[in-house]
Amino acid sequence: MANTKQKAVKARRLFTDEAYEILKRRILDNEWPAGHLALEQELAAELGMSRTPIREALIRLEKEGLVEVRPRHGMRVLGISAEDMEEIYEILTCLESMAAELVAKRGLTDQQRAELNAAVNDMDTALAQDNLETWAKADERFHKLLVDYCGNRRLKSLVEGCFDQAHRARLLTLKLRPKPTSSNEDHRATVNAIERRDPTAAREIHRLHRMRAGEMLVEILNKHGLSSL
Amino acid sequence: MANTKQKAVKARRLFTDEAYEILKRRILDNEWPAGHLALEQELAAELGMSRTPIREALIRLEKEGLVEVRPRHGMRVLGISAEDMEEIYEILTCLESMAAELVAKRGLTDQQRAELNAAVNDMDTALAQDNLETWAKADERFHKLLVDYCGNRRLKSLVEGCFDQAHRARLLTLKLRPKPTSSNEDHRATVNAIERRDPTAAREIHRLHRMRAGEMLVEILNKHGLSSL
DNA sequence: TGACTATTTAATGTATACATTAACATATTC
DNA sequence: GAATATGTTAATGTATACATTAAATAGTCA
Repeated sequence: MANTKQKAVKARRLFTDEAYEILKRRILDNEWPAGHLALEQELAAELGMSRTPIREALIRLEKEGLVEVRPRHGMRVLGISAEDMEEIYEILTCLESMAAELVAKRGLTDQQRAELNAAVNDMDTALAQDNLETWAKADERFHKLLVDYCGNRRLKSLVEGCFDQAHRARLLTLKLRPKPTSSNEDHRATVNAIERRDPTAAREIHRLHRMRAGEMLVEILNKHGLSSL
Repeated sequence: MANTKQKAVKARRLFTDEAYEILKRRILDNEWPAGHLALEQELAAELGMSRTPIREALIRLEKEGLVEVRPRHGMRVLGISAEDMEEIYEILTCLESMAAELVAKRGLTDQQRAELNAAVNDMDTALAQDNLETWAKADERFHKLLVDYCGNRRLKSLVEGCFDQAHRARLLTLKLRPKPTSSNEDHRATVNAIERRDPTAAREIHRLHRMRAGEMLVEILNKHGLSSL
């Protein structure tokens, strides 16, 4: 049997990676809400693998701040308190405004400019149609593009980590917040500053944008007593 | 091996944590330079434990960007290129200047002000005595205090992660860089801005300080062709 | 010789075994 | 009945076993 030709097996940490992806997905999609508990053995049985890859996946998720591994009670999905949100937005504020500055410094390719503008336009049309879900997706796309184009891979990865942590809280506050009209204007202004190669303006505009967004979200969380979601 | 009547054990991830600490120490202290290779089995034998805790420690170190786990060649200590240093300093620039802003906003306790000033004073005396080692330690202490006092634990942890990654490169460039006179002045100015509760000034002063420091280090690395150390 | 294949080696990813011990339940004492 | 002591359970941390497969080596034929 000609099995020596090309087996096409290349993945190495197949199960560990799979467990990591599945668990992360469940957390981000809110399938497992904050506080959800799960035992290593349960997970292993459910995912059809042994405890070893589960443990390794949990270590990674713990490092990302998504779960907490408690000595005898298994893993617990971490919640986001108003204070957590404040911390996260302070970090996003400075990292993303640095990203905006860097993008303005290095300039955009035509392709990149098109994508950025497309994201802002999508935000506008979504807002005009009162479609908050779509708006949120376009907004997230904009922020991701920004850190993508800044050229600093570490920064990108840190920002994405923050995004993941704040993701569920953002989803939940989406309906509670006022119409994000000014967000769209802010983003246009940022793109504008980037296009005219003004790093300082890009940084400052985006910094103020993120600061306001963060303060608003924290206020909402506090007002609704969403201490840990 | 480990069943020979050990002391009353109470910690839970004793070996994993121990392996993590030991390996991290070796990397930070440059006992293992960039590029150093080690096999899981070797490490297990050397540290007197099985491969399991070693693996778990390596996963953590990999997430911190200190090592790379390569499919068949064991773990490899990651080096820092000039580009890496640039990325790290861009991140430090914005995170730390945010920290300075936050500290200025919330103000210092007497104790905190004393500690910050002590760090700057130590930097001055070390510089007067041409003791770069001591200067570097005081400088690091200053930066650590800043993120410590800002009240944002996530920010603190991210900054410390950057510090760890850049640590060896900083050690090496310490003798190659010009006398860090302006660093001390910058720090005094930052403390000053914090003491008079001027968040914007604190942020901007510290931002420029970090930016310059980063640019200088990158230049040194490039000039000396230290592509990966 | 040199490219190409078969064979061996060894490091890994995963599964499983096992001793430990925190958490819970039950029993005991006053 | 409350508090403490004792026993039981079960989840974990670690060790070990094992199958897989990338890399190294030897072997084969042009």
